[in-house]
Amino acid sequence: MSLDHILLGLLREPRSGYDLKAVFDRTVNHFWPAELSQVYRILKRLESEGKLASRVEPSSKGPDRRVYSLTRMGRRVLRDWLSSKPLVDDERYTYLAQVFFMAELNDLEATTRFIEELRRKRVDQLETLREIERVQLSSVGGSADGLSDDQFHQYLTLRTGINTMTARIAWCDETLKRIRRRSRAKRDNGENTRRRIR
Amino acid sequence: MSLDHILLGLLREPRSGYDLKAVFDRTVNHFWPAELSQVYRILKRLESEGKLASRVEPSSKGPDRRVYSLTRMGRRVLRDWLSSKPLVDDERYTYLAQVFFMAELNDLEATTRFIEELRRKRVDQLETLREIERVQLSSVGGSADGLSDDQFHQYLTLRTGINTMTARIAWCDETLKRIRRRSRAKRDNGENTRRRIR
DNA sequence: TGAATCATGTAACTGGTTACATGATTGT
DNA sequence: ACAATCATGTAACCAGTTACATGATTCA
Repeated sequence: MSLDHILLGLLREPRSGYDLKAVFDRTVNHFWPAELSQVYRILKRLESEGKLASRVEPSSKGPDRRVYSLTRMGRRVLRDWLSSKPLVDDERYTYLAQVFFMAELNDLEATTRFIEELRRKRVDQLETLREIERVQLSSVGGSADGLSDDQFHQYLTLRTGINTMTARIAWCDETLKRIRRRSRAKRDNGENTRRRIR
Repeated sequence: MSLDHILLGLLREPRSGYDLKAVFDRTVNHFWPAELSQVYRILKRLESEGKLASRVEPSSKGPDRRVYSLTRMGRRVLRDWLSSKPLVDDERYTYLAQVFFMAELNDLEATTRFIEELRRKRVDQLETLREIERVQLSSVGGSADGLSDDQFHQYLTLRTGINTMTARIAWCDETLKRIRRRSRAKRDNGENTRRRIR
C-alpha cells in the first residue's frame, strides 16, 4: 500500500503519471523504486477509490496528458498515514543468502572475491547518494540549516541511506579482515599438521 | 528465485517442509523471512523441476512427513548460484517514505515522536541479533576463531545485520539532534520576528 | 476432553516486474 | 527519414501474504 501513499504525497502538486515517474526517479527512488506501468495502474485505482481526480490536458510536446490531483479524501488518507506509527517492512537480502551458504564452495578466496565485488557496488551506491546530497546542500548554500521543512525531511531520508551504506562498506572491510585472519590460521594449522605427519 | 536457493541450501540435509520452516526461523529469518505455505509450494515446484526428490515417512509424532533431499541437479543449481556475482536487491522502506513527506504535518514534534518510536523498534531488533550472536559464539568458546567454515559464513550474515542496525540507531540519534537544532533555530528566529513586528 | 504441537496443503489476493502496443512531436 | 523523447496504457507473469481446510498425537 505504500506506493499508494507515496503517489498521494508527490501529488500535493498536480502531475501526470509520466511526470510522476520522473519526479520519482529524482527523489524517492533510493528507498522506493517504481516502474511506470505500476504507477499508471495505481493512479487509476486511486482515482476509482476517490483519492485522486484527473483531467486530460493537451501536451506542449507529444500526446495528451492525464493530470492527477489530490481530492480532500486523498489528502486525509495521506495525513492519516503520516500520523501512524513507523511502518517497518520485512527485509530480504539475496546476497546474504549467498554468503550464508557459501561454505559449500569450500573456497575462502571465492568468498573474498564475492565480498570485494559487493564492496565495489556499495561504494558506487554510496557515491550516488553523496552526489545527491552535494547537489541538495549546494542549492541552499552548503548547510542543512538552509533547508525548508520539506527539504529537511527529504534530506533525512538521504542521510539514512548514506549511514547504512557506509556501515555496509565497513562490514565488507571487517569481513575481508576476518577472512584473512581465518586463512592465516588455517595455513599455519595446515603446516603444523603436515610437519607432524612427516 | 532466492527462496528456491535458500531451500536448496538448507536441504544439504534432508528435511520436511515443516522442519525446514523451523530451521528457517532459527537461522536465515533475519535476512529472509518466509511463510510455511510458501515453503510448501516451492518445495513442490522444485521437485517437479528435478532439483529435489521426496519420500513420505511416518512421523514419531503426528501425521506422515514428506522428506525432501537434494538431487544432483539441485546441488549443481545451488553451487552455480553461489558462484554467481553478489545479487543485490531493490530495497523499499515504508517508514522512510513517511519521513519524506512528514513536513505535510507541519509539526516537528510529531517527527520527533516518530523517530523515537522507530529507535525503540531498532534497539529491539539489534538486541535480538546480539542475543543470537551470543548464543552462537558461546557454543564455540566465545571467539569467532572456533567457528566451522559453515558457521563462519553464517556468522558473517549476522554481523552485517548488527552493523546496519547499529548504523540505523545512530541515524535516529543524529536525526533527533538535527531536529532539536532546527527547533531551536526556529524558536529564536520566531522570537526575533515577533519582536521586530511589534 | 480439549489445547498444543505436528504435519501438509489449497485458494484468493496483493504488489510488484517485464514485455508489448500505440502513437504524437521534436531535433538531426 | 529516423531517433529520442513524450505519453498512456494492457497482459502475462512472479513471489509473496493471509486465510482456510484437514487431521493425527501428546500431554495436562
